[in-house]
Amino acid sequence: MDQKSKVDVHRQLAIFSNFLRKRGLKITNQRLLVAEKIFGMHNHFTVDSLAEDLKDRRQEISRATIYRIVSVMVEAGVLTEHNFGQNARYYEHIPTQCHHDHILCVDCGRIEEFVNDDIERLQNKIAKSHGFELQDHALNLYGHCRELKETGKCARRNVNPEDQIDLG
Amino acid sequence: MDQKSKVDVHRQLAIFSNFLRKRGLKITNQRLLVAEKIFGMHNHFTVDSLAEDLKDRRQEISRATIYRIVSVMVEAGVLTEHNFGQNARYYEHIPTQCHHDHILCVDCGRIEEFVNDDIERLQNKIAKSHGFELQDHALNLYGHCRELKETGKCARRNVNPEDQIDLG
DNA sequence: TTTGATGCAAAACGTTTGCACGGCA
DNA sequence: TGCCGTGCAAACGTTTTGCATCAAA
Repeated sequence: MDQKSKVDVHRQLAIFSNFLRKRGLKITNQRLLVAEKIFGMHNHFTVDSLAEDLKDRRQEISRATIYRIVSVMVEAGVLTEHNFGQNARYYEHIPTQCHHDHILCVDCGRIEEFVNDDIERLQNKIAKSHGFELQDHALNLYGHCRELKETGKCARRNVNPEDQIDLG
Repeated sequence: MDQKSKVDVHRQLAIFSNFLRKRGLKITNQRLLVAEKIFGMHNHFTVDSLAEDLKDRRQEISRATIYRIVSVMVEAGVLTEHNFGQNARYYEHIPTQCHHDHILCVDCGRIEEFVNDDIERLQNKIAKSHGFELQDHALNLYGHCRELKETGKCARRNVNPEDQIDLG
């Protein structure tokens, strides 16, 4: 991690700690460790993969606790939850980019991000025309990325299945 | 159900039966009952709510079987699966409208449908720019519908929880 | 000291599966 | 008759929860 990232992580930890304090929640070792790990990541993860990543710590953190911490972080607004169509929920650390949507490869599980202001505007228009006050949205595109077509194979089979998307 | 709908249901049953025959799958009572029920519905449902709806039949159909039939119907292309962000998968009978997206009320669970060609076009453009060959997409808008604001209350609390969306 | 957080194990939930039986082709 | 579909119950994977213990405030 470069110097700038470290500073970012600390700033985000401070924001999260503040949230905990304001809500009368305790600032525990587990909460700080989980939050630090997440703030240092810039990819999508599941509770399961996060638990694996946290195994290198001196004392392992239980899954029940990770589930509880993750949901506090979602409430705090520093984490978003995604339903990409599989069994497990995916999470993503927010600060990377304020808002974006996802495009997923059905072959290799690759997840890329995009922003499109025109679509955002159209969504607002549609909501209004249905008499809805828009709160949130999820836009996921599913397709085949270049890799399989160009190289004849892709990551799907060679990678730890826990790190990937299975769109079956 | 009006006369036209009944004809539609029969036409769709014929299409589904054809699919079964072509694939060497058997045309069983359970498959016909489940398909008929689904073809007669024009809303979104879960396997659970479907099982409840089928309880008024002479002999109840087991959930395992319903799961199996539903997945055959998805393969047959007469049913689509949605992930609206809750635990259970939602299904929807296709013929209603060829393709559409959804807008969901976070208060009462109402689900409305929309189509927007501009968004479809933009999605294709985005996929292309990422080097993806677009296969499918999911666009869900979440917001507050008029009901709660205008009447001060909404369906959420008065309805069988199994029939609704819980975006909690 | 008080209260909330943690870890464990068990429960809960939606979904899938192995197997013996039954019904379609 | 042969083989696939069904129903049951058990297994499954993810998530939640009850409870005793532990640690932050």
